[in-house]
Amino acid sequence: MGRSPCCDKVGLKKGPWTPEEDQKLLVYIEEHGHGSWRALPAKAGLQRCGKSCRLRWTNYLRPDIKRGKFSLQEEQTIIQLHALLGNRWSAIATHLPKRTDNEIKNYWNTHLKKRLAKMGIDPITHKPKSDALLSTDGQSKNAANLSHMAQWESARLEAEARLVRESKIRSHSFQHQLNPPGFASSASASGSTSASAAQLVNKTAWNSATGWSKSSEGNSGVLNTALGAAGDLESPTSTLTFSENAPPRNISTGLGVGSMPMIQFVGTISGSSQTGIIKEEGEQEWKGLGSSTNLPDYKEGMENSFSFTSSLHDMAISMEGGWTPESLRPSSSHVNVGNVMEEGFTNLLLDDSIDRSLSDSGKESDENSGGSGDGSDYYEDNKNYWNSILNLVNSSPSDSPMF
DNA sequence: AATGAGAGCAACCGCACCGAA
DNA sequence: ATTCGGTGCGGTTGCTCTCAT
Repeated sequence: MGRSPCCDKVGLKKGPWTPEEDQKLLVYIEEHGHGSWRALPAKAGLQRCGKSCRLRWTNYLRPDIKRGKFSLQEEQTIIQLHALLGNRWSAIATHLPKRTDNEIKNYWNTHLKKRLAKMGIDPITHKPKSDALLSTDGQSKNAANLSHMAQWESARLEAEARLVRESKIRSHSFQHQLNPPGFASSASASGSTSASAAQLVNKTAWNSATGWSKSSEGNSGVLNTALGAAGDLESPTSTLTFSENAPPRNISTGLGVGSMPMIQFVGTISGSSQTGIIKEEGEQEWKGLGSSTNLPDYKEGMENSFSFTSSLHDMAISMEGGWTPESLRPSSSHVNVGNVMEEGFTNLLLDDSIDRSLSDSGKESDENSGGSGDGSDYYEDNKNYWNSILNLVNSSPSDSPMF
């Protein structure tokens, strides 16, 4: 009954990997590829379980992973995606290039989760703990809507996540074609909905880029928004349909059938090495365009540049298309989400700098803090930081076209 | 200076699940 | 329908670091 163990545990080594083992694994995979993980240890001369080899490779040895301190943007992304997806680390990792799901999970458990808890925010629901006691009709409805839509997006992202990696190669070449310097937005879909969506995305991305440029003076993020006709980036999840009680949602509404908006942030990580693991020292810096249009191939692109598709921002567009029933969409939703997205993101970044500089207890001079942490309003600033996140998430279902 | 407790962190393990054969 | 290889995730372990005593 059940599966046979992945390998014979007897005589196999456990525990930390030695440099020699790492070297063996690296050399073997570089020469032969991993092939069957089960058969790999014997072929590579390792006294390890195949799974252990796989984990070691995927979480540590793989050349296209980055280690070290998480950036502001990465923290934001983790928090926001966690609010939507929960502990779906692989899906979250899809949006954090070069970070492994395991690393994100660890970072969440050791840092972000505790910070949320400290602020009296439930790290699971991302709501203030006191809110759990509130259950007015409206709030229940919102909660239900959020849950429902989060589930939908979760499913969508899960499916999308699988394709992102595969499409990265294509997206790099696609981006090469679409990517003139500076902001470029090409919305193939017609209609005001799409237009406003594109504007929203641009605004959102602008604030994100602003956040980055804040942490790397003189550097600018580059946004490429590709809507509609991005055939290669087409997400098959566009064709998902609701089941059970889920309200019918035509994801193609206003977006063009079978198309998903994709946003790509492109930059480079200063100090990144050509090969091997990128170990950051202190805060990473996001540089501008640089190599964004100069990606000879996938491998080099992964090593030298930063590029990802943001489904969180996807949501900003796709959700606008037609979440029904109409009662979920106040008329002022566009304005609201704009404010939330713009002010929210900006404030998050600002407040996070304060948060960081103080949470680090001055142990290191975080250039991002800009000496802003006078400490007098630390608690309130900190609270604003998380409240902004909560607003962003909690206001989404009924107050914004994000959902 | 020595030491012990607690926190932080990296990595592994077990289990469940999925898709392909 | 079953088996197998691979993946994702929660939980756990053990080492290192920090800080108070």
